[in-house]
Amino acid sequence: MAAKQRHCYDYPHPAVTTDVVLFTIRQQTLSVLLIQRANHPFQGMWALPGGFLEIDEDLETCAKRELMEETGITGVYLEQLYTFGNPQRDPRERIISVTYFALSQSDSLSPKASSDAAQAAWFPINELPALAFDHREIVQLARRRLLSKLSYSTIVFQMLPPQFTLSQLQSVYEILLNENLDKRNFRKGILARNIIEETGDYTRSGNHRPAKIYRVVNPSQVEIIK
Amino acid sequence: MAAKQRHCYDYPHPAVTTDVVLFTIRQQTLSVLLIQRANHPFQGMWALPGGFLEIDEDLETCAKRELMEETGITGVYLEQLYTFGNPQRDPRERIISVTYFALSQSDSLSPKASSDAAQAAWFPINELPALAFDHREIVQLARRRLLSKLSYSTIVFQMLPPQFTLSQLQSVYEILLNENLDKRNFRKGILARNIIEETGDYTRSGNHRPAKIYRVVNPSQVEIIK
DNA sequence: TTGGTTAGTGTACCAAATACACATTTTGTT
DNA sequence: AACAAAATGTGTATTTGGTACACTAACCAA
Repeated sequence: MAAKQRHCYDYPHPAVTTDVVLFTIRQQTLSVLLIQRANHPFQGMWALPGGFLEIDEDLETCAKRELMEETGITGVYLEQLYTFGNPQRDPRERIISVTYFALSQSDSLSPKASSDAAQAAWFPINELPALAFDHREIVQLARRRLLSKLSYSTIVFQMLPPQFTLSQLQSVYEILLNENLDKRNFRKGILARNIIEETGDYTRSGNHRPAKIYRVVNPSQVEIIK
Repeated sequence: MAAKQRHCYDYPHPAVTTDVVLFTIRQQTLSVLLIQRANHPFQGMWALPGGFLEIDEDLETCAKRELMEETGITGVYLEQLYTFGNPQRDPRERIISVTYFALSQSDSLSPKASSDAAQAAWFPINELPALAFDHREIVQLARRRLLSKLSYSTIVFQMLPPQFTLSQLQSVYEILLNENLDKRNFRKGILARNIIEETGDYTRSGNHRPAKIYRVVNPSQVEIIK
């Protein structure tokens, strides 16, 4: 951390970081990935994964790299959320943070600790610990964005495996919306959108009737923004 | 421009700028405010108003200040659009640009030139000149955002004077959506939203029936984001 | 074979959006 | 004074989308 201050400019430059709000559903609860900070400031406190932008690195690449370095997680689709730049948001120096949000399947990720982060863990969105910096505000904004995108995007499928049943899909919606949905209307609505199709297979688990297995018609569209 | 390079850091820092896409409707056409660059790079080329963030300045304050300095325009409501950070987007150094978009009333603004900008002028969105940097991409993103916010926000009233007729309002919608709307359905729809009310006054112009004058019920809500 | 558990299905009702045409009020002209 | 020109203002029927609502089907275990 004690470099030689070789990087000089005519005018003062802020630092730029990226931070990632990664959501998943665990135990029927919307949860967020946090890391425990290994360094000052806010050492020991929980925070969003993220870190400083390298000078030749794309913003999104930075977000993915920091996520990988701090939690071991890769392969999630990131979407830019907002850029926070309050002059007092970091006690060290002026920092502009470009934030991203992402969704992941619940069982595909077991976050691990690393050098920059003492540990990484999932927290239910309604049981967040005190967060470093303005990260609570960032999480809340991400949550609002997630909810508002539910109705007109296909991001929800990022929280599901490639093959799923309608009951699983409905469960995700119910958890995110925090309300119960009617099964018949839900099925009618989701099928009318023509974004999923039957695989022809059935689940073979549990002491009950097997469920049809569905998949997304065009998986590449799952990432479409806006 | 030849300062003493007194601002030094352990690690390289990108520069941060803000850019503003300001829309208005002029001569029945959606138009964008551009400035002609007075300095290198892209000297003489048209670009979005914007400039470097000062070290203790809020991002939005920076955007407003640059808009004022380069075009003389004040008092518009800015909304953050997106942050662009491609490592090659500026030939001078690594620059992160936090972009904003805004709407204004057509007749309230006569942009003027200033030191940083040779001149400022409105351009119809479909007749843009070649733009500096990645500014064309920024404009297109802003346009998409504007259109998608039309249906669920009240931003459209930022393009109108405080008092207006339903015909004026419908005309703005028709220009933005680029399609003709049914007068009866438009009125029914807009009145059902309970965001505008009659003032009780009538226009007194033209050789035709006077029109009722309306206003926004709660002007402070016109700026609401989402 | 019976009970438990989850999957799967249709119709009636209500609300919102759409399609569509003519009378009203003013100004200016004859 | 009557009329033409121009833009304002208004209602109904239809279609579409969303909502409310209850029972049968398939499998497993006892």
